[in-house]
Amino acid sequence: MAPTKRWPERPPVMTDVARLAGVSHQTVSRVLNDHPNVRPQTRENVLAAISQLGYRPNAAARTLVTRRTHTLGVISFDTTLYGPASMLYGIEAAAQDSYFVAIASLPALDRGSVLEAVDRFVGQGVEGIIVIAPLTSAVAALSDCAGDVPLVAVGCGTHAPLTSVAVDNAEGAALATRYLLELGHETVHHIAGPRSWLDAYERIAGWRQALQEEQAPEPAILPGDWSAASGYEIGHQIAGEQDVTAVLCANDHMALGLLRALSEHGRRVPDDISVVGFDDVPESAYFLPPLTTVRQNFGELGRRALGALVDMIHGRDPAGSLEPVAPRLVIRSSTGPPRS
Amino acid sequence: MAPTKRWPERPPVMTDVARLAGVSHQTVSRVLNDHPNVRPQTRENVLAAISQLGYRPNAAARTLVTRRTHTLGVISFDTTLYGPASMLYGIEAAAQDSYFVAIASLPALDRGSVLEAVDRFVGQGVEGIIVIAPLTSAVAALSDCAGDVPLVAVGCGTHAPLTSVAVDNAEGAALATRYLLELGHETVHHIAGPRSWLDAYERIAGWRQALQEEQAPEPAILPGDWSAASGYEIGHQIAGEQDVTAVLCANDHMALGLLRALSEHGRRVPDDISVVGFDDVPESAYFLPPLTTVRQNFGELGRRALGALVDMIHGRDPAGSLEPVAPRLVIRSSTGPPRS
DNA sequence: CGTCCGCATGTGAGCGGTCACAGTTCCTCA
DNA sequence: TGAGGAACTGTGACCGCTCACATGCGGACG
Repeated sequence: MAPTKRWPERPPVMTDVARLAGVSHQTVSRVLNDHPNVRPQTRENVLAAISQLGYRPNAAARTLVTRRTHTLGVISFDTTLYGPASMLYGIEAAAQDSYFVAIASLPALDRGSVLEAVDRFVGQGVEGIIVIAPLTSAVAALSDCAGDVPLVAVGCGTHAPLTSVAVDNAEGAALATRYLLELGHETVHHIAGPRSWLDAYERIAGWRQALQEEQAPEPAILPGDWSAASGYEIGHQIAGEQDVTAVLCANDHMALGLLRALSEHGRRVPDDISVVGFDDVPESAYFLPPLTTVRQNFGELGRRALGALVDMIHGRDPAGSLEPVAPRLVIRSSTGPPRS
Repeated sequence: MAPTKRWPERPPVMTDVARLAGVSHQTVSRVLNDHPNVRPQTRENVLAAISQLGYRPNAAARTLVTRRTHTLGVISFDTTLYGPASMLYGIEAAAQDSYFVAIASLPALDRGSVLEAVDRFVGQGVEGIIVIAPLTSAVAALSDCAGDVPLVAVGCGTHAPLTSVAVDNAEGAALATRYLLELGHETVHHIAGPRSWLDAYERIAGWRQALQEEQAPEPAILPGDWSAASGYEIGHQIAGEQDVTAVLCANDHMALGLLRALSEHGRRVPDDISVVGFDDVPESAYFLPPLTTVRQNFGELGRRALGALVDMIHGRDPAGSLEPVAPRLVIRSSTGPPRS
């Protein structure tokens, strides 16, 4: 009786199952991995032993030899925001039955934090990483460690030298701008997001291009910071300017703030001013008035990011999943022709 | 020249480092784990060898022998919603430097899905699980597998036989109800969430109790489903009823829908009707009018859940982290005394 | 009737770390 | 000067699994 066995309750291992089923550990392994060439009767015996013992294979041991962790890492900025949260959801939903998804939400997207997060994940042995990194600073940092591990950036435009999927922001902004111009507005003002965000940058570009194509004058950009508060403040500034008849906001929250400011100044939407948002958060249909906005399919974006990553993990070319997701203009009651 | 070595590029292992540093693998291990009794010079040699080789310890191998994965699982319903997303964020932020956080978002919280998710995580070897499970159905399922692995439920009230942390929903609802009553309203109507959600249930209870304490009549509950759409529909129904002067909504989104419906019917807020929300989503300060609401500190909730879980993992009594998080009434402009 | 092949199963060697224990070396102090 | 101990380092077993290979068995075939 060597006192080899530790107590209490060492969980059963493969050998225990093998002993109970009267076979070798290897046969148990074969059953577990659905190998052919196991007699049905044997398989059943093994299965019975497994459930009798409540045996669960040890993931670490398996990983050690197969070198597969079945784990993906998702690095994100603020997962509280609607966009990142939706992408995360899409990714997780799509990954569910082939991978575990580990997350890291960073308080800031500076070079150091991003690299540290990547490093942490690599150390843990993730098979791939998805970075929800809308900031230009992050893109730069990422380019360095690419190659170290399969990595896909999402919502980063296509500027980067790294694999990335994105919504076609420029097209979305252009869509909205053209729509307003076609309604008869002289021009369209733009409350933009911070320039350090690629999305903000691209939306500006799309807006500007649409303006140029229609030969409309290009007013100065109104710089917001994504928050409703910034939209509200800018709203106060422009409420008095009679030549502002149409505003494209770079996201729905700023539009909400704008709506409130305009209402406080007695300027009616859409009679006096038309307002368009971006994102189509679920609540925007219930703003006052319901918001015309550019819908982004975040879930689809997440799904494509995962698809591309899985391609890379298996050494395939992810090109197929990479084309930008098309945005769609959702017309509600916050837009209309200018009064004039 | 035995062709033992596989190519391409087998990553360096501890023995490689040991060889380069001229020590044994055990000494390398000691350096890695900050053991005392390693000569400074030796330590430096090892460290140099590590960085020269770009060596990273293999997590699976370590896990295999230490039986620690440093991984936590978070199971959640819809991580797109503000509440769950915030909790997740709080949990992750607090866990960051001691654990990896894996997530599983379920499309439904039925018994089967929950148990399956738990099982998946246990199979992967997580050291503990946090379930963001606001539905009563989930609580029941969870009670079964408790004991199998350290598990904390969050946002489940305290009804369950399992360890859980929660916001004091009843107190929040009572707070809002009493406030409206004190303003002079005869009674307070309540747009509730689905009864299957514990939060909805508890908010109803708090509202009802406050009503009883002040001996106010108790109107029929208006059944919503958390969505702005449901608030909007109910708004249409009650807009015509002159005796409705104050409404407590079980969340901010339904309040938003209600606000829009009332506005469409020409009923002014707060002059004709006072409206209170629940949650204090970031946008609620920019609703029209800005919404009086009950703030929940989701981040704190997540942090406490993690604290309790870590206590359990280490065999400590988590009692300390368990007391409900106090909600706070945030008064804005959607409430006022009745016109009478 | 012996050979060969395919199925079913067993054997032993790792995977890359940590742990327990067994040496070393070197310094202290009688 | 030598015993004793602390500081430092090395050795081998083992964690629980999969892989490559060896083996036993039965039937098809010439």
